[in-house]
Amino acid sequence: MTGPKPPDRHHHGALRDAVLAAALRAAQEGVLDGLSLREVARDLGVSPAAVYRHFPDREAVLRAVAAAGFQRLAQDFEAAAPQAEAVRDPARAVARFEALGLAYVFFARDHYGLWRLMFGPLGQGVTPEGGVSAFDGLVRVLDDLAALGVISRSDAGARMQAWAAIHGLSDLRARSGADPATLTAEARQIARGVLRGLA
Amino acid sequence: MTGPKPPDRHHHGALRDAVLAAALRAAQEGVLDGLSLREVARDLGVSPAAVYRHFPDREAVLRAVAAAGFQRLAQDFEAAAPQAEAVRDPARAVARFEALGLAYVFFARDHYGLWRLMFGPLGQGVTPEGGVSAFDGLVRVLDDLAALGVISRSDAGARMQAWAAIHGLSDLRARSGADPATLTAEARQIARGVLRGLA
DNA sequence: CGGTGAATGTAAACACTGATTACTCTACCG
DNA sequence: CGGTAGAGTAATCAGTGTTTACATTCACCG
Repeated sequence: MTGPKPPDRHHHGALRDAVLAAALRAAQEGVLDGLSLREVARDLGVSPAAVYRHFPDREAVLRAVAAAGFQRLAQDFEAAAPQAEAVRDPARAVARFEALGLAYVFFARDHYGLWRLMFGPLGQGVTPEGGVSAFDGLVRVLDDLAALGVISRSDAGARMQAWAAIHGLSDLRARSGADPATLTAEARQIARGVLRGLA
Repeated sequence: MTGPKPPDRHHHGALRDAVLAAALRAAQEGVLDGLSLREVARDLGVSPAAVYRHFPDREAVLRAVAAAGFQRLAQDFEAAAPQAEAVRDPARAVARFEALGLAYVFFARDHYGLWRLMFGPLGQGVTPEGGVSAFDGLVRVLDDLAALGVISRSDAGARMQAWAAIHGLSDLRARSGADPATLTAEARQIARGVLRGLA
């Protein structure tokens, strides 16, 4: 019912979302925080100042992009290890843990700029608005592993141990051009090492 | 023999080092890559273009700063676990490993911007010009641990496992304001977990 | 000494950027 | 209808990286 939209309307109508989408697109590549609001505005066919109707400043845009990134990561996690799935045997639980690790590493690889933004200073205090967070996925899998006796505990320390290991691998190895096969092998090895350390 | 230097000489004399020092000082705080060459030039009482006599562009300055950062990290490593020291008993070897981890985490905490620069896109391919690198320190300690039977192997995979874990902790927790006590405890726990995983 | 060339600095400009201000247009509600 | 609030614009400011043409100083050699 919106009818045909002439492309030269004064009101863009959904500038906020459009800016976010464009910034996200830019952040996926190596643009990192070199993002230019003016360039975004140009791409959207809008004046530079228009952006400031929807965001107080550049940092706010980046924070919103980081938040969107966390939502995407949570989606990837859910796809890799659906939380609704019932886990019966230890082998399956281990496989889910590895799947989470792989999802994490490849998220970093495939959206390097975005990922770096998320865990940079601007990503601090940014939580995905609603819905399940990626961290919950990790907690769930570790709880399963503990319940099945694969690891001995599933407390904050255990989570940190698992998270730090795979996060470190991501930061060290998962820059944009990384070879997928090598990355997969290394991530699997790290995941197994973590579980052994927590046994 | 240099005699008194009038402060208004045309030639600064050591601009390259001065720029590097100023940029390093800036990077130690949260300035990160928000570093402004013009501001550095202003602080040094020199024209903006003068910097370009010594560096082709801003990125080159940042790369040089990152390289200096790696040298500092190597120094911290050497201080934490001198490579010349003979290691006899396993407990001492483990302590050295933990000391390395703590040095790493606190380097990240105390020079957050610099550390982030070092492991960002610009730090790629940057190696400390001469002398021992920080990575060598890790290799040495892991070799000792393997020789003493504390861990089962000291290959590339083992190094990655150790490095990734402590690096991940640093990136996740070691931002500027982090509480030293908590950080110490977490780093120790991570280090122990890694050794258990490599046993 | 004196001069010459290379190294090192300066001033001025260009093309950008983030951000603010005053203005205009448009949609919509009573 | 009319007016008001939201959403866009044009113009502008301050600051940035970088380049160009020019000036100064240093080191060295006859």
